[in-house]
Formats: sequence, C-alpha cells, structure tokens
Amino acid sequence: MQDERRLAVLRAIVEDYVATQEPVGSKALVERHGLGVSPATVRNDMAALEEEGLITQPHTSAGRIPTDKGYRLFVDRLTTIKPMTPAERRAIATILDGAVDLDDVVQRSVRLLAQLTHQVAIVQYPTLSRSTVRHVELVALAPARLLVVLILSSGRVEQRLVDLSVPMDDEDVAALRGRLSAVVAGRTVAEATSALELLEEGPGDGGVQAAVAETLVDAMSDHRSSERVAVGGAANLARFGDSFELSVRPLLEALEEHVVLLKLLGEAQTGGLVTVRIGHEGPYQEFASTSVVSTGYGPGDEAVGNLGVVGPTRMDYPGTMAAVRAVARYVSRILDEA
Amino acid sequence: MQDERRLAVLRAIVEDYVATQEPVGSKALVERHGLGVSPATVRNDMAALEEEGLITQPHTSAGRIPTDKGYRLFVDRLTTIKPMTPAERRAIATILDGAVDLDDVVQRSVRLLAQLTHQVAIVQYPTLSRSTVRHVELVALAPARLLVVLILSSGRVEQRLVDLSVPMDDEDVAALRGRLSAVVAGRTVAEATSALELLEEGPGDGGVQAAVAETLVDAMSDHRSSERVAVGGAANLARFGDSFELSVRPLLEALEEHVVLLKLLGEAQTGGLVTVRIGHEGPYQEFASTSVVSTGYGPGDEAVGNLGVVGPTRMDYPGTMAAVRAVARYVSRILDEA
DNA sequence: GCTTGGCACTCCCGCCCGGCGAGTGCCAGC
DNA sequence: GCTGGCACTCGCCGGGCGGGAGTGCCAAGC
Repeated sequence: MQDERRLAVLRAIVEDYVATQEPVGSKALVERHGLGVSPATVRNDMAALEEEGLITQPHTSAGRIPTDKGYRLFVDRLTTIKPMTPAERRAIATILDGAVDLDDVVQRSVRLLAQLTHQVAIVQYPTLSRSTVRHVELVALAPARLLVVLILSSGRVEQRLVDLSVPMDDEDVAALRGRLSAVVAGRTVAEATSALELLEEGPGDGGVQAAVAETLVDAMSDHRSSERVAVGGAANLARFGDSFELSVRPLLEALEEHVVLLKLLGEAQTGGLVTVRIGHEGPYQEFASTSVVSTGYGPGDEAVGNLGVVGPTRMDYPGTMAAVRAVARYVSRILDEA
Repeated sequence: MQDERRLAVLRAIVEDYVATQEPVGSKALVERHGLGVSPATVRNDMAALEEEGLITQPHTSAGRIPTDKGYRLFVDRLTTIKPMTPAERRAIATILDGAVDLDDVVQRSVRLLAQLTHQVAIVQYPTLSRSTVRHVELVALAPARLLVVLILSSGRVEQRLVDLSVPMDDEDVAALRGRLSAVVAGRTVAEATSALELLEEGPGDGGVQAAVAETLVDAMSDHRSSERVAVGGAANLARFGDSFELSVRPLLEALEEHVVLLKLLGEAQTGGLVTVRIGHEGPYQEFASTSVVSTGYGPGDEAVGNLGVVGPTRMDYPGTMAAVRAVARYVSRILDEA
C-alpha cells in the first residue's frame, strides 16, 4: 500500500523534474498530481525514497531530484513507451520516403530524430554484413595507381586507392578485373573474403593482385563501414543548463570521436527493444550526466546498424524511447523494401 | 608621424586584445609594447582612433577593443600572413599523406585545420567541374530498380537509385549500360551532360533510358556534390566566452545547415589568396560576431572547392590565415598528383 | 500504525551597498 | 605636440540582509 504510493511519488517526482528542470518539493507535488494525501505524508515517503538512494537533494532544504538509480527504476517499472501520434508517424514516413539513397536515409534519420526528441541524434551507417558482392571495378588513374570500387547488394559502394609497385596497362587491368570478378561476384561478403584470401598469386605481376585483393578484403571487413556514424542536433546541447566549458565542451569533443559514439550506441537490440543507458552506467566520464537511448535497425530481425539519441539524464524517457523506436522501425522497413 | 604611431597603437590594441580577451588600456599598452611615449599620449591617439570608428569602449572608463572596422584595417594593412614553422608543415604533410581516398583527405583536412587554429573548420568536398567520366555502371537491385554508379576521373564516385516504370532483365541492363557508356565515357562532365540531353529515346523501353540519363545528368551537375561540406572542431565554440543559449546555440544550428556554410566560404580564391570576412560584413545574423577566413583549393589554378575556418572576430588573424593557406596548398598538391 | 497540521530551522537567492581599482578626459606646463 | 597631474566615472567584488521555499520532527487524530 505505502510501497505503491511511494512509487507513485517517485514517478511524480521524475515527471515534474523532467518538465520543470527544478527540484520538486512536497507541496507542489500534491498540488500538481492528485495524490490524495497531505504534503507531510509525501515528505515521509520522500525520506524513505532518499534512504533507498532513488532521489536526492541538491542541498539541504531544497526539493528532491531523481538519482540515476531513480531514473532506472522509473524506466524499468514505472513507465511504458508512449506511442507516437498518427501525425508524427506520417511526418516520419513523409520525410524518410523522400530519401534518394542509403546515405540520404541515414542523414534524414539523424535530422528527424534530433527534431523529434530535441536532443542529439546518432545514426550508424548500415554495416554490410550479409550482403553480396554485386560488382568489382578497377579504374587506372595513373600507370601505377588503381581505383578499386566495390559495389554491394545493399547498395553500398566502397572505393579505395591502391598504389602499385609496378605499372599496369589497360589490358592488365582488364584481366585482373576479370579474375577478381570471377572469384567474388555474387558471393556474400564472408564467402568473397575467404575466396580472396585463398587466391593464388597472379603470374609475374609483382604482387599487384595480392595488393588489390587485400584492399578488397579490407573494404569488405565490416570495420570501416560500421565505423561511420552521422550526428545531428548538437545545438540541442544548449538544453544542458550547466556551464559550457565544464559540461558541454567535452561532450562536443566526444561527439566528433565516432568510435566513442559507436560504443555508446552499444549492442544492437532488434524487435522493438530499446536500450537505455543512464548516467554513469556507461564507461565514459564525459557522458556521466547523460543518458543514451538506442536500438538496432535492419531488415527482418537482422540488425545492420544502431541508432539513438543522447541527452541529459533528466529527459522525457517515454517520449524519447517512442521516437527512437519509431524511426528505427521505419528505417528497417525501408531496408526491407530495398 | 602621428598617423603612423596611431596605426601602431591600433595594431597593439588588436594584438593585446586577441591575446588577453580583455579591453586594453593606455597604461598596459605602453608597458607591453615599447611605444616610447607616455600613456597620456596614447590616450589622445585612442580618442582619435575611436573618432574614426576603429576602436570602441564596452562601457565608459574601460579599456578599448577593436571594432569590425578596426580588424579590417588591421588585416588589410597592418599585418602579414605569418609563415608556418617547418614542424607545422611536416605535421600537415604527415597527416594528409595518410589519407586513403578523396573523402578521407577532406575529413583529415577538417580535423587538422580545427586543431591548428583552435577554431571551427569547414572544408567543402571537391566539385567535379572539369573532371571526365571514367565509367558508368548499372546494377539491377530489383526487376524495376537500378543502381546507377558514376565514376569520375577525380576519383569521386556518385551513386543514385532509379525506380523504373517497367522491369528490365539483365540483358536489357547490359545493353543500356553499353549505350550510355558509349555516349559519356571519356568525356568531360560538361560534354557528357550535353550528349545525354541530346540522346534519342531508346526503342520501346518505356522511358527507362531517359530516366537513367536524367539521373546521370543530375549526378553530374555540380550541385549536389558541391553542397557537401565537412565540419570539425565545433567544441572550439567554447572559446566564445558569451552565454551559450544566446550566442553559441544559433551558431551550432547554423553549422548543421550546410547550405549556409557554403555561402559563408564564399567565392573561391586561388593562388594563395585568403579571403577574410569580418563580423557583420556577411549576410547572416548568426555570424555577426564571427569572422570567416577562407580560400580555394584545387589542382593548378583551378578551384574545385573552398575551405576555411570560422571563429570569433577577436581571432589571431595572421596565424589563422597562415594555417588556412597552408592546408589549402597541401590539399591542392594532393589533387595535382591524383 | 499511518496520516496530518503545526512549527522551528536551514539554506539558497536576489538585493542593496560601499569600497576599490582601472581607466579615462581634460588641463596646464614644457 | 608631448607629458604629468588630477578629478571623475564606472564595473566588479564581497558582505550583509531579508524573503521564501522546503524540510524534519513532534504531538494529536482517525
């Protein structure tokens, strides 16, 4: 009985604090929410919640604010993801359907997510994992410099420059292209990679074939492609009321370190499961006062990338989770069709 | 005689203010620079400079700070671009030489420029202008969906998706590729564009050839490619001592509007000419308290893109101009070789 | 045993105020 | 035309002072 009311008090504190950004006191709480008890009772509950480490006071005789642990309980047990309105769904569909290619989908998603949540959005470019090799192209830019272009069934194009130890003429290039094509075309990335690694050395070409094959393997490895992320809505960092130099600057710096962002997005969760990392739960000092809401996307149940938002721990979790889930679903649907 | 000393006073004020970020008074000025006159004399000169609108006081009985007009005079007549040290040159060379492709050059440049200047760096991706068509590739992703890939001599690859009104089989695709290749391969972008526009309708293909040709023309038009810019060092906005919400937030927002940034970089200047736009000289309200230092880059004397930095009007102009010029030169040299 | 009203207490915040110091403008003298 | 002197003007800083919001505790009531 009291336990239930205490949780109701915690929920009310989280909701009020998120809405006003100010510590919330017992009187304001009973006024704004119909709790049906007096402020004194709520004060007792608050003392108990503080005892459990769910809320805290910035200083004596101020209102209470939730701790990370309090937010965690709120997210896990006190709230459900708030469905998007039909208007919001339509907006998502309209914006994302206008995309001309995969990169454009990613760029539109990141803008959209930033606008929907008023926070910083991060979208990972799709990894190529299970796609197949559509085409290999070699272009001689100079006698001893080749442009290697790899086209995958996912629609992604990877390009690399290779400097050769010996010059090649157009015929050599065509022959090499033929040999490589025969080995990799139509195969999945995984198959093509092993096939390339088993490839015998070409006849007296000074290691050219090996160099090109290595470049292809490198281009196919998830690594570089999955390293890429798009970031948007950095201006929303202004919502951190704190000092710029102390809290926002390190965040801005971290946002340019895409490797950090990838770790932040974490492991892909598919099927509408949204991951929430609150405050200090992550490994990065800079993000100790932020929360990350993320999920995976991809055709079917396969995850080919992650997306999410990062914002202050005092964020609207139900709304943010809904937006992240909705955008991920829509992007997944686009990948299904492609 | 007095005129000369007055200009020396202006130069000293700019240099001191840039170094300390604080209004500079007459006494500090004679102490730090060996002006050989008394503070009172300097005060008279300052009154004259203020009369001319070159400096101003934030409030009565404070030191002076330069106005935009004062910075303009300083940049145009009182300073020369400070050459980079050999160590800095080597650092630039080392970092940029490690790039694997054109996009990587741009991304490395933007990071480098941000680090060198401690300001926000902007680098435009090279436009394709005079490059020639190396290769056209068509890939059937689905019966009625084509991926069109355009490879240019500059090393740039453009890709587009085309939805067809009628399905095509592999033979149709190969035939279409052959026809298009014959028309555009080896031509410059300009030539290829006109050739495509004159192309006759394919035999009973339901407008497929026209659709693909149009896509190619679109991909070749400078527009989309030159729209792309890379931004780095946004964290350096912290150097604006001002309030976050009022001055930094609109800037951050503007930095995500790449169209705005392109206008900011302005018209390309080649041959080591660096453009400086100070404060309100530009059309954008958000950038009224910033200066933009930019220049063009490209092989030979041809400008294929711009790069620059944006920072507070109180910036180290000689050093910034030197860094911008040095990076542009090095990028140009890389394009020369490619 | 839980809830409630009352009450004293604590502490932040905004305000005013006075002293200090930096810097100026002006003036008379050189 | 330069210089030293001098009075004046402000912005900045620290201290002191209510006002107010919020708390914890206690004794009484259901």
